Amino acid sequence: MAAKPARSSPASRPERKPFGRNVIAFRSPTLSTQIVTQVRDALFAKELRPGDFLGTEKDLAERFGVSRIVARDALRTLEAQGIVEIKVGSGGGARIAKGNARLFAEALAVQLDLAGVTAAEIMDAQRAIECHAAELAAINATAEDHARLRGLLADAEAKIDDVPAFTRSSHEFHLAVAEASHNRALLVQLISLQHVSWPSQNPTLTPRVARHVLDVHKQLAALIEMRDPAGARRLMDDHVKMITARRVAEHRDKGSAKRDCC
Amino acid sequence: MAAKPARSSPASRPERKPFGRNVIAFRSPTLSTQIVTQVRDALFAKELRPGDFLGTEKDLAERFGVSRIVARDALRTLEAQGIVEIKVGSGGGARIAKGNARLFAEALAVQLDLAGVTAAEIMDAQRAIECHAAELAAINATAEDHARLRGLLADAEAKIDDVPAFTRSSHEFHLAVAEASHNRALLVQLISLQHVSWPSQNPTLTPRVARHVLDVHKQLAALIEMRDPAGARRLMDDHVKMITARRVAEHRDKGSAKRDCC
DNA sequence: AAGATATCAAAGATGATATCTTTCTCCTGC
DNA sequence: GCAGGAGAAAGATATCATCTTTGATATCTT
Repeated sequence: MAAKPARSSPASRPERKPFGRNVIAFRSPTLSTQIVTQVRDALFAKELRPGDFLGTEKDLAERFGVSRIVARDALRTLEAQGIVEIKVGSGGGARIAKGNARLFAEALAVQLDLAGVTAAEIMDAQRAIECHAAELAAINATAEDHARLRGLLADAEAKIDDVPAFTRSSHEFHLAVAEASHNRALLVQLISLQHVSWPSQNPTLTPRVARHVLDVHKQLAALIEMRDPAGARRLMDDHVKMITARRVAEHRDKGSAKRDCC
Repeated sequence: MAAKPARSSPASRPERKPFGRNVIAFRSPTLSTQIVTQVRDALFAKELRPGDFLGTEKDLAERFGVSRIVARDALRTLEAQGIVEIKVGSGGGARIAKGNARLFAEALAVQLDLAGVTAAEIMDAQRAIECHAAELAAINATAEDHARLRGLLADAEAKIDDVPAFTRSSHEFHLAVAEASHNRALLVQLISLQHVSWPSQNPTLTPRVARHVLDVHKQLAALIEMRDPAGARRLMDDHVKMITARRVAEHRDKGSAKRDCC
């Protein structure tokens, strides 16, 4: 399929890169999937970069020689995959998106849900990620990371009697540890798993548990600052195991409250 | 799932923010995103399960009181997110999909690419996943898993001189180890990361390296059969570190061939 | 003759196009 | 600053094309 040049834009738009590569359509002979494939491949081939202007619906339709609906279908798919962002209004249109971990997290949540993965499995995977992140954080964390962790600890301490706020702060602390690992792949995966595993309410969080959690977090931050990777990993391992036990118990209770089996 | 009967009388737009906070509104609440949200929420609420029939485009359009275009937009998005599968023809329509790890893997690949995550980061995350998977495999693997691993080892041995085939077989072995862990969350994440990290060609795979890889795989399978979690983890750790070194070197070479920085 | 199989045509569903109105944004001209 | 115009997506409607299932018919086999 040939991309038509279709020079219709007034001013010079150097962003208009034609996707010359003829890529084997996956197995779907629909026009919209061909467009999706071409754009995604152009992205992987670095012909397109985040922020690049892709064009309006009409532009794409003309460029690929298809109707506006087909371009629209392609944009819907690209948007759902987080590849493009679409703005309405004058000067709007489709642009290559910046990374959006949230979209990805939802994709993982959907897949895990569809596959019927249990809470125990998720927490176990999370443990693998978080332990590694803690270890790396003890190696790679910068002074800013240390400050960030200390700040979050102070924040949590102030909110220790407010269960929802403490839960959020705690959540942030775990994410901050992952960020301190300076490995974005780990971070993205943790975000995804937390999106599935982290409860909005935290029914078993008693003041006593909260105090214990905070103490562990403080120890963890200290180990990271002391650059003790093995210690940080070990502590995180125990910590996540404890969280897992509580989470699995909650899940079982919730399940048995609604229906018998789980 | 509530269908909104309100056919769009242009003047009347009653609710502009019907969504709570835990639901993530993608953009301005377009009709199609509302449908997407409802379907996804129904999925999470277990009102919809894989295989359930969702309806045809026309069905959805009537049920939600919108035009076919809107229903189509929603289905495009749901399809891209792997939530539904769409078949054409009589008896066709949209059904809730079974889990599809490939879609998810592509989503991760896109996100990591957009975020500019380096090969080293990806391999490091992969190491965390694979080490944990190896450990769990040594605990949870069944006799079938053991047989599967042995079969793949024999397969790889037969193909040791055929670089692409050996690479594929090797790839399968790693996946089989993750499957033997019986943790689908780990498996899905590994699939995603491999989708990004595993090269189609394997330029640095010399016969000598292949032999070494096969030996390590054999040792690993043995440790899993012997139910030695710590040993399996340690071996996998070393193994992935070796792979990482090669992969990062390849990436650097490829990068410097095209452009200076990376 | 009963059952299995092959073939063909109709129905149903998506794929795709064209054209239109509406609504939302940005930008420009006061 | 503010109102209005222009650009662009959102949405609606109608229509045709293409693909697939499905059911009916016909033929072959037992």
